[in-house]
Amino acid sequence: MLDINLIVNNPTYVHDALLKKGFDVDFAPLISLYEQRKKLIAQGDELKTQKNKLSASVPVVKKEGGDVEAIFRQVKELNAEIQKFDAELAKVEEDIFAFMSPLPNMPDDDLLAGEKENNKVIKVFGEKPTFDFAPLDHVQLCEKLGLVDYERAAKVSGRGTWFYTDLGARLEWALLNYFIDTHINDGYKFILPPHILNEESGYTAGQFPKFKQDVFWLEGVEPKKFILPTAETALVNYHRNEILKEEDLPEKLFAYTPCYRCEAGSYRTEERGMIRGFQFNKVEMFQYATEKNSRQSFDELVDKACKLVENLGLHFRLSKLAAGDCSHSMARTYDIEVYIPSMGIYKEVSSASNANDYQARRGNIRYKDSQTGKIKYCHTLNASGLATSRVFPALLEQCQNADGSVTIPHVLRKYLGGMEKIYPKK
RNA sequence: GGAGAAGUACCCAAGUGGUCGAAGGGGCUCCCCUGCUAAGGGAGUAGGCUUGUAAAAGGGCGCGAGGGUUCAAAUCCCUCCUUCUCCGCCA
Repeated sequence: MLDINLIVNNPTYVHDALLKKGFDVDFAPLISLYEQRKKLIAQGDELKTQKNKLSASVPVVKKEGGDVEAIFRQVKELNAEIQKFDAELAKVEEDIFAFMSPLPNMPDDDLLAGEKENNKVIKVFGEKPTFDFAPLDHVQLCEKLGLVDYERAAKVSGRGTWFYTDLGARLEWALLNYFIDTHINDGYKFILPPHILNEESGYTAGQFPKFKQDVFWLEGVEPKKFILPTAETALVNYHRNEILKEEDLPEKLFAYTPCYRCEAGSYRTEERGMIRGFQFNKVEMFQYATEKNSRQSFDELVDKACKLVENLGLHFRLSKLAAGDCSHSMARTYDIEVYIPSMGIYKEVSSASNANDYQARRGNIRYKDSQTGKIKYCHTLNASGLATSRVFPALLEQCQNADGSVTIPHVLRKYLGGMEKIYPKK
């Protein structure tokens, strides 16, 4: 949620910022609603003051034997009027909410306008692997090494899903453990959140209303619940409606969850295998920060995500996204994309973002400034660290050998009983 | 799924229609005494929103959430959420 005061006081600034994301918003109706709201509150409060004073005088008047009935009548009349103001106010606030809630976050000032074409690669690690043999793609490798079973998953579940089998499951688990241990070492608090969330949580994350169609809803459950599309949704709601202490910030968390997404109609043949599925595993980093230190938190998250891929020895690039390519709720997003040789393209394995106070406003997440004692909105940040569904194929493809085996990165070997290579099954 | 009970400020807890923003503890802060990892005495300390100022000052909201009754609700009624106890279910 944007700051309505900022919009009212500086509509041009906000307009131009949102334009960088491709939103051309006319704020005139909102400003007029805001003025109406202010007026209605002032008028309503004045009536309530009168009412409260009259009501409070009742016991005194009673004791003195005065005319209590006259007061009752007066208050009743006031109540009728107050009700009118309150109803009108409720309507205006509803309109304000309807106007505000679909608006995306404003991009940071230094971001370029526009979409993907204006993304800027700011770092490249390693280089494209070259093969002196005909390399296989990850679907073939999974098949030959017996790591993943798509066919049976289609039988048991449907398209867009898979079984990790045997060494495949162990490799997946090794990746997750490698991520988890790294974050624990870095002082992040490990969280295993619920996977079934209420609607309010989706709203706070800024994923609703935009992505309501893209998550799985539980049928027949009231109040409505959905299955989380990313651990971020749970983590950003962890402190919803709370006031934190400044000295506890930044608070650094991470969580492991599968991520469940409908991704309706987005399946393409290019995205075979596990590049895109209804369910994938992800370890998510998250920070609650202050305005002062959120930029530092952001850099830390980006750095941590990069290191995870670097230490796997995988070729990747880091891009600073243009405003229009940043997530809806985010003021700033950097993507880490790992190279998939069979596709000849880079695929996202981590997206690091700073929401500034956008999510905090939606979820009413604040902190008390230790100097002034004032209550301020937190800044919230998240970064995948990492999603395995693209790391796994990239690893197989980038680390494959002429004999059909795949070399296991050093950092994973301790989770696989010291195994150095996975060989094709006989 | 059924039957009960409960949700009050940082924590415990009193309060069943009217000067209740809410007794009393604990905690925390400061002072005194004592003097050294004890104890005692005194004082202070309670939300959030909004209007607004240099600072002030004021008003509205507030006792799980949302409705309702009433001139007046922490207190009565309804719905929901959460927690606890008992029963049932449990791949």
